[in-house]
Amino acid sequence: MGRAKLKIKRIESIVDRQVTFSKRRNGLLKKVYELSILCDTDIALIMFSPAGRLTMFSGKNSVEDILTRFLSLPQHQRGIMCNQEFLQTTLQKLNYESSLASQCSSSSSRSSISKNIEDLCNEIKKCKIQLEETKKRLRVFEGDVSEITSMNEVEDHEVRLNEALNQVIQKKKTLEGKCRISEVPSNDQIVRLIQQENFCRD
Amino acid sequence: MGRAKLKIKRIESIVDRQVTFSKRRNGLLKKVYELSILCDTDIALIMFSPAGRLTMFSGKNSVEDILTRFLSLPQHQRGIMCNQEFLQTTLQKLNYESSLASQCSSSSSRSSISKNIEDLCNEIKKCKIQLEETKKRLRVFEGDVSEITSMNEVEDHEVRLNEALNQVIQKKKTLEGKCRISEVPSNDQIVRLIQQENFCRD
DNA sequence: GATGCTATTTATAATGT
DNA sequence: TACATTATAAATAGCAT
Repeated sequence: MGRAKLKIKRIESIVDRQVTFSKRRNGLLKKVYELSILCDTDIALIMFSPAGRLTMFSGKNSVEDILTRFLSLPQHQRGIMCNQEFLQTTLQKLNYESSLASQCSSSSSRSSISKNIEDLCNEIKKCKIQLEETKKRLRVFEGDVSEITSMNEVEDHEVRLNEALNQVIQKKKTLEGKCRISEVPSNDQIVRLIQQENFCRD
Repeated sequence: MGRAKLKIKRIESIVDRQVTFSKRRNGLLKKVYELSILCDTDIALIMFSPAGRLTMFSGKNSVEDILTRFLSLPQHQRGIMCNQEFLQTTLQKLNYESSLASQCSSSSSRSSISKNIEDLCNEIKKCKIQLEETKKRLRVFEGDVSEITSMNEVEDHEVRLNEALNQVIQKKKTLEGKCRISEVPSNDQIVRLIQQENFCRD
């Protein structure tokens, strides 16, 4: 892409590297965003610029939420994590700190306390709205039909339920047949596939 | 990109969604890989497919190293750097205009403030736990079957989905009666019935 | 360093097999 | 059903500000 084809190897010039990083980072963020919306998927992206600056992205769920989901997977699905316990502890601590500890002990001025409280209240509000939306969506799947009023809605729900049911039936068949565990492709595999320009398929 | 311009919104068809996910995931992995080489940077990407399958990628350092680096940053840095300029949703706006905020700024003594903060934090924690549980239940209904591991669970979900589907179909009939539209069984329904019959014969 | 501008390369939506 | 092809949209390398 661009005036000339670029070899994929470390860019030696610091300036060029920084420029390329800045441009490609934006492109990458856009693509991650698009994928998360198009496919309604949990994606988390964490990157450090050559200068060590952090950029992170996640879709509708927070990076912490996705990391939590990631870390709570059975180990064989996630691959080998050497310092899993450290991460899990840290993440728990983080979730706790982000709400309780740091807020309570480090504030020194009235305004920063107010600001903290405001942040917390916003977080609660956000959480509750999210919870209510999630519950509402769940209700339909659990047979509560009272909030449906139009033909479009019923049909939409019918389609979704059928899709979900098909998935579950597929899963049942899988479980009944051989109990094969889906392998998670490793980094090395991914890199190899990318270099071969023959990528893995889902 | 492609024959036609695509609107960035959730793809409703489960098949199309899966296909798009698969293609775009490969594109994304390639771009992440290239950026990590070109700019010699730490990048971690974690994503869950619509079916709940995990894909993760990182450059020269492992995902857990990058997560460790990420989690060991001071919280304010993580917060400030958060790059979600693509996600200016109405929900976030709602949160900002939240009326709760005003309720939060009236305490006067230090200890009562601390108490309030603690309460708020506990509420957030409770909310988040509840939210995570609800999301988990919802995931199954939305076709992510990855967290089901036992036969009992699949069968339980199958029963629940069938019940919900019957409710929805009943509701549809009611609405159809009101609208005087004659009923035609959907393709999905027919497919499902066939699959169930085949299934029962075993 | 960031931004804007093309000429090109690259990614991919729709289609074909 | 899944994989290959193609026409088109999108990203971006090299330059110029």
